[in-house]
Amino acid sequence: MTVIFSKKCEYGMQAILYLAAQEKGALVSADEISKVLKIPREFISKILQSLRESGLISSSKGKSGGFSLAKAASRIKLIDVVAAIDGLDIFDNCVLGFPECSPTHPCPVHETWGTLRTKAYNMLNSETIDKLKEKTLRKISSL
Amino acid sequence: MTVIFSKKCEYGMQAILYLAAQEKGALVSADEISKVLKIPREFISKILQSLRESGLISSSKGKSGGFSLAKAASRIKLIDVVAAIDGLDIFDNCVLGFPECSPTHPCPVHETWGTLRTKAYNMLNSETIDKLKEKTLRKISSL
DNA sequence: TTTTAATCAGACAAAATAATCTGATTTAGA
DNA sequence: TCTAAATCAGATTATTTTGTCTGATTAAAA
Repeated sequence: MTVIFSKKCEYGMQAILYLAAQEKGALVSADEISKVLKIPREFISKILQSLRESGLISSSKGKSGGFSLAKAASRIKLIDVVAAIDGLDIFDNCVLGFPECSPTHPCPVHETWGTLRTKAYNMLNSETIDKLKEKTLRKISSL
Repeated sequence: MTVIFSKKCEYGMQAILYLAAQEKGALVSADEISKVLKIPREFISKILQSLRESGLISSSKGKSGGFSLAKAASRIKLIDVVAAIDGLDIFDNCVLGFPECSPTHPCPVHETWGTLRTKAYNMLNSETIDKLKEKTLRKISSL
């Protein structure tokens, strides 16, 4: 089981961090990403295509083609990837699965979870991916 | 998509909170739980069986049979249900899905997520379900 | 101009999760 | 004793998620 995001989303975040860690404007192939991040080739390929449709990355076809960020790394956050792939529902839904969990009809852990959820959101929304470049490079080099 | 736990686990937590909200020792049928909590009957039935195997609840067969907590509500926590159904892996695994995410090989959000994860664990581990009885009753009455 | 290496599109397959079905067993009460 | 209402066990089905395959298209470089 994944922690909170789908595999697609996890891999999407890894891939966009990888792109952000490259020389600016460099084209990276799905094959390279697959090998470095150890993600099934055809699977990451699909994910990259969907991130392109979402406008977060762009691609160029043909030999020596590949993917790169569609805008400056200083303008992309991890939450953008989550929004594009899994959507933001998990930041609304009840952690115990109760329907219509809200301030007026709270579940038994509503407040506690609410603050945690906000912090999780902030974690993904506060920093842009350029800020994570050094940490990303360090992590990648250990894979 | 579920927030962090599987449907089984969500339903299991709801059901055990429901049992804890009953008169002490009362027997509740799977059918009643299914109706009140709006969970498919055969599905919650299976989940209750697995919670019994885990020793959290006990059952009695035959007419007017049903389920009840296997021990005092003051000795059961939500984390027990998570451990029994989903397991505790999510409190170890990397939120970005990187392999071997650890203090020596941290992912770009390792520290931030680490503290959040601990708080999430505490949320489920700190209070016993008897403490949540009033809140549970209030929530149930709104379903 | 041909080959090669890449994205792209859509169908397909496999695995995991969620939910249902069938029928046996148990037990209280009419 | 019989019936009704419950758990129990195991198989089956459905849905979602994850992953693969096939072949078309594109464009750089030989």
